[in-house]
Amino acid sequence: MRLKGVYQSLKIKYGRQKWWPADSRFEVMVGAILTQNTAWVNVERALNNLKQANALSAKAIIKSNHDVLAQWLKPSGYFNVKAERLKHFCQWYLDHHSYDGLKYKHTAKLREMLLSVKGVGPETADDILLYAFNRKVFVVDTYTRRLFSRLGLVDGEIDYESLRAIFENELHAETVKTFNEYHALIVMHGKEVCKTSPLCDECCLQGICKQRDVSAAS
DNA sequence: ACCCAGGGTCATA
DNA sequence: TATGACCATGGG
Repeated sequence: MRLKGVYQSLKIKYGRQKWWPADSRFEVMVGAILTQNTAWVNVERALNNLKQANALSAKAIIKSNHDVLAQWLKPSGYFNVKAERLKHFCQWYLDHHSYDGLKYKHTAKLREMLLSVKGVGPETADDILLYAFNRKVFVVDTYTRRLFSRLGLVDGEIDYESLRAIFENELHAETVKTFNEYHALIVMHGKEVCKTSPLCDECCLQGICKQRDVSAAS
């Protein structure tokens, strides 16, 4: 395993990332739900709709009409599903007295609580833990699995928790800031390079990133 | 016209 | 437990 080395390569190539792009912790949480299987540019439109309607708060979302909320969310896709998910999340959030009511909970407990919210799965929970609560949790996404299976460092079919454990064990000595940057760099790399260059023949990891992953290159 | 994007839930076997 | 169907917009 050479996870730190990959991090260094990505950091040299792309520099410091500024994640999570948001004006508040709550906006991070909403964005984490809206970005499920959705391009970020579309999420920004939905977030802007909420801002313009003065509805980017848990209370406003809770009391908004479903169809109205869905209209605001429309650009981010799955708007009916996401309207429900946002309401579930906001209800949970208010029930636990918002950020100040949650910030002292242990990470494992907080993660368990987040996963109990309907519509919040592992990646969304970890986005929220890392980027809103500043916890040292490694966010695994499709880019992560694809890149590291291509690098020959993990099995492409590895499940979420196992892959997260690999990262967190190997990077246990690193800081929250590194976890923050690392995931952002993986996404940047996935969007800018590997997407258009499946065999990584132009990528910054050339020399490391050989085409060992046949399935992902087809 | 097709594929995919910073996933997750639910029904079925 | 493990697949498959489903959700839905916008950009390439």
